[in-house]
Amino acid sequence: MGIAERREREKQEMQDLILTTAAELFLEVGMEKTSIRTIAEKIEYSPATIYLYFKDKNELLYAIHQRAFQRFFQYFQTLPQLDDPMEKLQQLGHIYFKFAFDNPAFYDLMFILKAPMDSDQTEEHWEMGARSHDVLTDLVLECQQAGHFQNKDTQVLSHMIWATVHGIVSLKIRERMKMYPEALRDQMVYDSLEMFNSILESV
Amino acid sequence: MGIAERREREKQEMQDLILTTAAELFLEVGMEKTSIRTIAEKIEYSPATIYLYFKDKNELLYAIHQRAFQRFFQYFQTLPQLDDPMEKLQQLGHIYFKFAFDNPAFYDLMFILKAPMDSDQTEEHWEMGARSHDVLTDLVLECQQAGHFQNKDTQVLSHMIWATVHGIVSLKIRERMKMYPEALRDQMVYDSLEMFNSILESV
Amino acid sequence: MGIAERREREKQEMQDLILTTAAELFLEVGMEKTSIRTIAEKIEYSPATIYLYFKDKNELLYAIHQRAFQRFFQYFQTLPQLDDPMEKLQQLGHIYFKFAFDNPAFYDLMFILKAPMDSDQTEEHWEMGARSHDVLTDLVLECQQAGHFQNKDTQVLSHMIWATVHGIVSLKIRERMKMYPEALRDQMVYDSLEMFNSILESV
Amino acid sequence: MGIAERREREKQEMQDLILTTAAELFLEVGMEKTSIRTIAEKIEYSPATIYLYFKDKNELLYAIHQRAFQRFFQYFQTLPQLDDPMEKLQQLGHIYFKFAFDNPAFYDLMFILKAPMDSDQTEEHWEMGARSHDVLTDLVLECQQAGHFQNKDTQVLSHMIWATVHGIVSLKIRERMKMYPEALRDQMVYDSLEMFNSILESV
DNA sequence: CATGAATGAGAGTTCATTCAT
DNA sequence: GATGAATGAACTCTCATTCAT
Repeated sequence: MGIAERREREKQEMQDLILTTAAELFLEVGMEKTSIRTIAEKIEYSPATIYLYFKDKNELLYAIHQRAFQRFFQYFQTLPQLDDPMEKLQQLGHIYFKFAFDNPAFYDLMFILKAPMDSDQTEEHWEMGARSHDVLTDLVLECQQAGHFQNKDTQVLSHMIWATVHGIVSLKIRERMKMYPEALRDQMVYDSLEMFNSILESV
Repeated sequence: MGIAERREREKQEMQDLILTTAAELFLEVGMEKTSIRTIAEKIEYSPATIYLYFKDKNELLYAIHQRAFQRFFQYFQTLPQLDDPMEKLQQLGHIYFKFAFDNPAFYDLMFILKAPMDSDQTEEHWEMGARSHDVLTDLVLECQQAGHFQNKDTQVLSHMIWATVHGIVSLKIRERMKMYPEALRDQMVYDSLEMFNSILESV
Repeated sequence: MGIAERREREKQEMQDLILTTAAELFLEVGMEKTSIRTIAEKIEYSPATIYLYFKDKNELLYAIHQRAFQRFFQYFQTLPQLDDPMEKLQQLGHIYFKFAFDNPAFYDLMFILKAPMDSDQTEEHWEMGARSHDVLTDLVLECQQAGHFQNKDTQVLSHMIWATVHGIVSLKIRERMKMYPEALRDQMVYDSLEMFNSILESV
Repeated sequence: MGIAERREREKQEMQDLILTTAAELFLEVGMEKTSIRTIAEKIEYSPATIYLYFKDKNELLYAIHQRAFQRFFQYFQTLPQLDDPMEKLQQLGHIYFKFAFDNPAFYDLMFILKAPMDSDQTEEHWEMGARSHDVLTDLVLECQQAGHFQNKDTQVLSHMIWATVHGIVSLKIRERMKMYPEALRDQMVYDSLEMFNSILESV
């Protein structure tokens, strides 16, 4: 043992490198302009090399997807066990933010990009999307059971909360905040989230 | 009025036709798959003809952009003069929605797409973005002067409001609502907006 | 008129040029090594140009096929109306030879090459193959009715005759006559046919 | 006998395995689609391994060639010693057939394929071709000395005989018998040979 | 002995763009 | 004003081949 394991690890590292680079390019220049060639160039390998690690472009796309959701769930698991569901909800928002801004390329791919993928993969994609959405819905329900958000439809409220956080994130990621001075944008994003949280608190 | 004017008018009409067709195609098959060729085919002219009216693809994109913002402002102008600024704010939200779902291809281009354009054009783009954002900020300020949203930063609040509405719209447009039954999605979008409005009301 | 017609003619000529060149390359270097690129190079155009005249490689292949059979039938139509069916049979052999050696690339494609084509096209191909084979069978039958080839199955005999002529042609075209001095090969091919004819005569 | 010999034997066995596998693939999927990779996969070795036993694809092809001719001669050696040269000639035809249909991939490579090989190898190829052709010529000469085929050029006649048998075989192998019902084709091939034999008999 | 990793060259194909007519 | 013809550059993907290990 040793050799086989090292090889396996190296292979994983290379796949990782390709995946990450691809995701970065998606974010930088957009998905359409990200080609196998440009990925290869950026990692300074030949295009053919990529095919040693991924069968075709579709499989690469799929792997990025999986990887992205995987990491997304890892972030979610850091949600602390708190007694107050409202506090938990706000923590969830912060975790969501953290994931998004730590991994903007992944976020983009998961929640913004029009994914050109095979149906099988899209389906799995949506299962994961639904699963993460359930976490939110469950939490909102908890809040309601604790007396908050009375007389509000759980689904609609959950969706609205998600939409708000997603809206803040995606305006930032897709660079629609140029009407604010650059120095202020980051802070603004967090302030927006805080303000939304404080509003929710008061409902 | 003579020949020159007629020519000018005809030229405008042709540009119009191209622009509209391009926008339709963006919506139908997506931006990446809309090529000069496909536009040309749809209007039953040769690809070369398009170059008589637009210098290159970039300029065409830019023109669509302008057109999109132009229409956006037209929608805004339908905002009725109401005494209650809060009611006006909510109306603004509905108008925003109406524009977005009447013209999803335009909305996508304006607020979601990673703009594949030259810097000059992007600047003008942002001037228009800022201008429309000002409408919102002014309105929020009015609300505050009328006693609402006390102790809240106008900029941050405006941004948060925009983000929420944009979030709802873009989750729909970019098809991230598959966790809800298709039949419910449209309604959900409007319910979300309503819920957000009612929450704002109570702040 | 005039312009449109000239254009049409020019288009036909270009298609012709591509077709002929492709067929030549098939013969020279084999079908597998004939690429759109090599064809383009030989006619000194860019590869993209070929796609102006043929949708894809398959369509090009198909067109060559059609063209080849078309010409094949043209040769057949030069078969003179003779009273003696045996003489006609021998003439047919000569015409077949003439076609093959006038158009070796076409012959190769039609009767030797393993055609990598869509099924629709292959079917049509075989209909034409069958049609030309019928000409032979009919003629053999005539001969039999005139008293020749008694007690022989028409089908089998026809097939055998075809096989012989095809064998002579294909050994030549596929260069399997290197055991004979080059200077003699051409003559040998014709002598073989003559000898076969004379043998048939005596049956 | 020691280590060196065992190594040599093992090397031969491996070469054998590669050769046989390649030939199988030629037959199964055709020559163009048989790549070093597909061969490697089938024998469950890496592509690089093949290069330990053959310098390059060309050399591998050459080896298959040699092997094919070798086997061809083995078939020829089963030709029984008969007194009647005419009977021997007919037996030769049957042996040729047997070889062809037992080993269609080999036959194809030897007598149909446009050989993608270096000149040195092609030369040797033709020496073997000539050698086998001599067997036929000698036999035809014997027949003539026994009173058959009077007043016929030995070379031409031999060539014509070969061409006929080759024609029958290659129409079958290259699938140009689709005008006959599939069930009949095999029989037809043999009937054709028989008819040719019987005609020769009567000359 | 065997191979995993890597690649240059080349396959078919599409697209934005130009230009002579 | 309109376009047919042409192309360079880019795309995804495969293959024979090399080389360090």
